[in-house]
Amino acid sequence: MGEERLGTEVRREQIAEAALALISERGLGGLSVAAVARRVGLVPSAIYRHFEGKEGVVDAVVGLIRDRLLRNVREACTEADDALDCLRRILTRHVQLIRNNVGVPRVVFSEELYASRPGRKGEVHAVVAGYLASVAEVIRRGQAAGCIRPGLEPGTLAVMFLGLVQPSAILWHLSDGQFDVTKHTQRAWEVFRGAIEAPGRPQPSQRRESGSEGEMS
Amino acid sequence: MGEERLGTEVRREQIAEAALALISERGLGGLSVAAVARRVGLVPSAIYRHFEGKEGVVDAVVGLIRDRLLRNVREACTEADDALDCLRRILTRHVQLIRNNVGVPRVVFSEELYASRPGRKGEVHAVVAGYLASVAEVIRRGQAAGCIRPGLEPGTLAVMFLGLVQPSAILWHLSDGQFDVTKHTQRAWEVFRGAIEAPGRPQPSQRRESGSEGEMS
DNA sequence: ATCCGTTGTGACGATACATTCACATATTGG
DNA sequence: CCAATATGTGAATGTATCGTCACAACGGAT
Repeated sequence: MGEERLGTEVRREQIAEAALALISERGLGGLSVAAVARRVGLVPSAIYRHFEGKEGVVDAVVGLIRDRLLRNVREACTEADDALDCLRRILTRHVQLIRNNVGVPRVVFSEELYASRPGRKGEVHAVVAGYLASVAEVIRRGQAAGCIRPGLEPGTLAVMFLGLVQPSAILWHLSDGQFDVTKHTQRAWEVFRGAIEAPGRPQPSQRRESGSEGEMS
Repeated sequence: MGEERLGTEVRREQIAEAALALISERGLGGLSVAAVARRVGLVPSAIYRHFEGKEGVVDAVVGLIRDRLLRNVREACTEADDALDCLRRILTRHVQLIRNNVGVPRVVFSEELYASRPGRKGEVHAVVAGYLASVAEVIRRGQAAGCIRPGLEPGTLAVMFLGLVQPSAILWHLSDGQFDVTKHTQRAWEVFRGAIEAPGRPQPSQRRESGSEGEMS
């Protein structure tokens, strides 16, 4: 059809992204080499020029997810010095990521992807653990700087932080976009911040550009 | 094989439970009528004596999930008067439910189940919304009783409450049971409680049997 | 210009699965 | 006891999908 010849590196990226998009739109069951091929404008057998097979494609999807998750944290951290500000930015990005790719939680929760290739579960676990470790590191930094209450396990807070996004994602997905993720995230963040912010000490750094600063009813 | 003749009501229950268990163990892709049949000790075609087809089985699974979720809230609420105590109990039960049935979040997040039968998404949404409404009602009750801070949207808190469980479930699942869900839930609950508990007023009801009461490092 | 590796195509086989049907056997009511 | 119904079985059909293979066309290196 298109028969537009491209390098295998480009194709591999296209294929991985197409696969993640398909998982997001139709679920894991909608991920077939045929569907992936159609989405990239190829014929099914052409996929095997760039990947060993379906498993290889899935591996690439996992890699894609890892890259995007970690990029979020990295970029958010370079944008802000204050730990709380940094967390806030990670949160926003994370919500955006999940909104655009419901496939991410689906891959993480999946078992069929793990059953077909042992070891993959460990890889995904490492991805999530790495993400949590980064968040925990930000929190630790905040505690050292005095803007986050000490005496709270950074690991626990990191997991809770993750929990700020997940249910929103579910509701947004189930309600076909009706649920206002942005508004909920703002409110939930305020509550969470209230729980972890160091008391008394209105943190030394400037609070610019934060948006909703007041209480919300 | 077994050829043990049973009433269709019993079979329907057995089949629904087998299906949910299969989803929990092998993912949605592992849900085939053949697998379900094998697990109940039947031959594939026998399933059609009790259900219209695979879709019917999935419907029964959704019903099963709804029943179990709502039963949790109902039972927890009859066990405690204090709203916070009640929430605590719902949390514990919910964690237990997810631990025993990873299939629950998987069904909720799935899209393939929704694509195959339009309307199912709405049903699942209603289930989750109903669950959240129940939790929000408990929170509202707590606010009226003065043990939960007013000025916090009950709906927001209910969604956050759901977020206390979800990431734990993921980690527990990914780590093959290494992650200590119970411990994390306790700690997360303490943080959450600190965020929503009415200040100053050490709530009127007695705080018996609560476990870790003090700070945690 | 030509040769060879790379990328893409179409046909094909193998496997798994959902569903149907004809048949067998247990249970129950008359 | 007998018929009717409910439940279970095994074979068979149709479809979707993964993967392979032989062949074609494009592109760069010699």
